[in-house]
Amino acid sequence: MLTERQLEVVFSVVYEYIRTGEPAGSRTISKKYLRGCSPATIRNEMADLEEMGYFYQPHTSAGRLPTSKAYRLYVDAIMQRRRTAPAETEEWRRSIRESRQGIESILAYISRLLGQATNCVGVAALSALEEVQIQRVSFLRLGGNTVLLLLVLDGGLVHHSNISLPCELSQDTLDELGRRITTIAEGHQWSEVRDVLLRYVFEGLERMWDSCREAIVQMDALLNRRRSRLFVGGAQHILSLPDFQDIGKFQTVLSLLEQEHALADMVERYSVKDGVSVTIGDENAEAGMEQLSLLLSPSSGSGARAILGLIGPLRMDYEKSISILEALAEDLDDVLVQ
Amino acid sequence: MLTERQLEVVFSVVYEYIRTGEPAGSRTISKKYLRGCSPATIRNEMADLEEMGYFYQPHTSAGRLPTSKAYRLYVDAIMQRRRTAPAETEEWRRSIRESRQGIESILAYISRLLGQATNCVGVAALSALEEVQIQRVSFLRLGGNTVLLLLVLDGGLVHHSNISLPCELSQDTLDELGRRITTIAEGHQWSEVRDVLLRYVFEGLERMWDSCREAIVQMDALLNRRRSRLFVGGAQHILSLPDFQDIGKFQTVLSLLEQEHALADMVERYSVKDGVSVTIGDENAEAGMEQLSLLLSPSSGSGARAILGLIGPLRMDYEKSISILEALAEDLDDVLVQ
DNA sequence: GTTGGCACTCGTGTCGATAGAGTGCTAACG
DNA sequence: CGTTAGCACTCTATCGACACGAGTGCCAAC
Repeated sequence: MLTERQLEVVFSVVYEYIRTGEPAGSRTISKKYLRGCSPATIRNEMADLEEMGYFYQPHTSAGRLPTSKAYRLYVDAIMQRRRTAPAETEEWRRSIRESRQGIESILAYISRLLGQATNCVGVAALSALEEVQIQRVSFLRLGGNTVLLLLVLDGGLVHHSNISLPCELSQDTLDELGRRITTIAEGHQWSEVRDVLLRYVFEGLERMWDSCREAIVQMDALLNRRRSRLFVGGAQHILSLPDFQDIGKFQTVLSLLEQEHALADMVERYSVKDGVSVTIGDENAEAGMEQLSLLLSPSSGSGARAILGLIGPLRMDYEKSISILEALAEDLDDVLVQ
Repeated sequence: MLTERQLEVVFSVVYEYIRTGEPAGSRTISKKYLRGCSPATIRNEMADLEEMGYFYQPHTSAGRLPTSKAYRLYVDAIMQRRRTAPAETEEWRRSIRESRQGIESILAYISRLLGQATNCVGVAALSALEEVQIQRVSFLRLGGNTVLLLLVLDGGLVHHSNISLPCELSQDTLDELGRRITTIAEGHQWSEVRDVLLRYVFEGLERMWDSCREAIVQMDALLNRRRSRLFVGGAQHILSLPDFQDIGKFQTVLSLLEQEHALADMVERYSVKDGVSVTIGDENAEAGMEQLSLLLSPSSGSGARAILGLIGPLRMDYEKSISILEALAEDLDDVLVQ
């Protein structure tokens, strides 16, 4: 267990490093944060804390840098405290409401806002579509066996996908199929009606059983897939951070962001039911995330489930980032509830 | 007018610089490209050509670098020649066909392919929607005056947008409105039927005249807007080029790519009716493009009009880039025609 | 337990010398 | 008159030497 003063030293080093980006030396800490102690005292504490795994030195004659263990301590302390909402909250809320063009463009917009406000990469994931109420289902013949499946979900969320059916159906048949599915599914979640649909929809359409079944299966695939729809925004802002002046580090981030599927999986995996979750550096098992932190906050609004997140350097301003993320998640809740 | 030898010198310098990224000196040119002439002769030619604006020197004791004027000469010569299609063409065509999930995801995919194959930034724009045949129009009540406008165009292209109508309409009325518009517009281009719609659709719906009119106006806005839908892909690849090792240069490119609207406008503005257009450095009036080249190729397939493009450094491998762009534009044609 | 002093380490920035690449100019050559 | 060889000149990049400063670890004194 750490003493009170040791805690203060850890917090000071983390805070100082986050502020300046430079390794923190004993002199600085003594002068700025712990006036009661001389640099020598701090040096002793630092040596102990380094042994305990809270700090490391890039080279012998440099100050100390925090390890993930130190960041963890720091972040946990922040999470205890009450945070003040950022001043721009109202402005954001207004601009989100104004830009309301369906949830997808809202999420794209919020991911950009997140990136811009924090100088991190903003992400927004939309998932658990099978829990969203269905409003309408249509099929449109595109030619041959190819059919456009058009799904309108609660809140104006539109999904569409080209599907192939085992045999060619006329547009009239497809309309009939769409009407029947809509009648049954309207106002319900997909998970509630999937099995019903598979059993009852097709009275009078027995000849097309195979095709109808295939259509339902494809809908299921569309709605039920693990993959969330992912929006990434504001990647350019992290270039202004000194941490990414090195082109190699930035490239790591970029190639991470390119792998949309892996990223979406990670977002799903590391988010918690409610409240902000912070995953620091090597706490994250994902390759490439060793030097990055991941902040996630689910949006608990009705309708679609969304997760907002931030990806940034270990030494991001956690306090600011967390409160911005919280504020925007709340804004999103409001918009989703309508 | 340039002599035969002067042309050769210009081509050699451009080619050598594209190959190595280093300023080309008289010795190198004499030894590699113009064995018949001594370095001294080349020096004389180079001095003349510099005066004519084809070269410049970063400093007195360095070799020559090509100006846009020299690149232009080089590219024009390439465009004359017959180009061989890249070996991967068949593979690309297959993977595009396999990934067919509507034109938008195809374009996103192609933009990534472009970036990957050329180490430039790939772009793909979708425009001139008003020339695409309409397949179906639906309206869905989302609550209050807000209505989801759903437009299915030829080729499975889906567009949707939340619109606000002056007064609240029932879903039945909206269905009726959608049906009428679909009947008239189906199989026609929007530009052909817009005026007809504004005049005739509303018999029997006179009470809702204002709302119907507004709906049409909003459709018009959606289809007729100048803005193309733009896909940018593979931006991370240019980081592997020596030209963008400098973080500042890369940031220029990134901030350019962020301005989607300006970029879309530029793509529209600089593309030509058919064939590849090459805009080199300061030939492009757009701010930030001084050190970049823009290659564009329209896709002439029926249905939606698409433009594929590449943004890369001045010293990109024009020959390879042009043939890759041509090949992928052709692949896209095939897919669009179906 | 805390502190001041001191020797030691290591990275950074500066200076000067050097090597190398490339030019421009001039004079000679065919 | 065009071409070429030779030569002096310029500019950059690189390398080693060196001083400087920040920071540590350790020890002895308080």
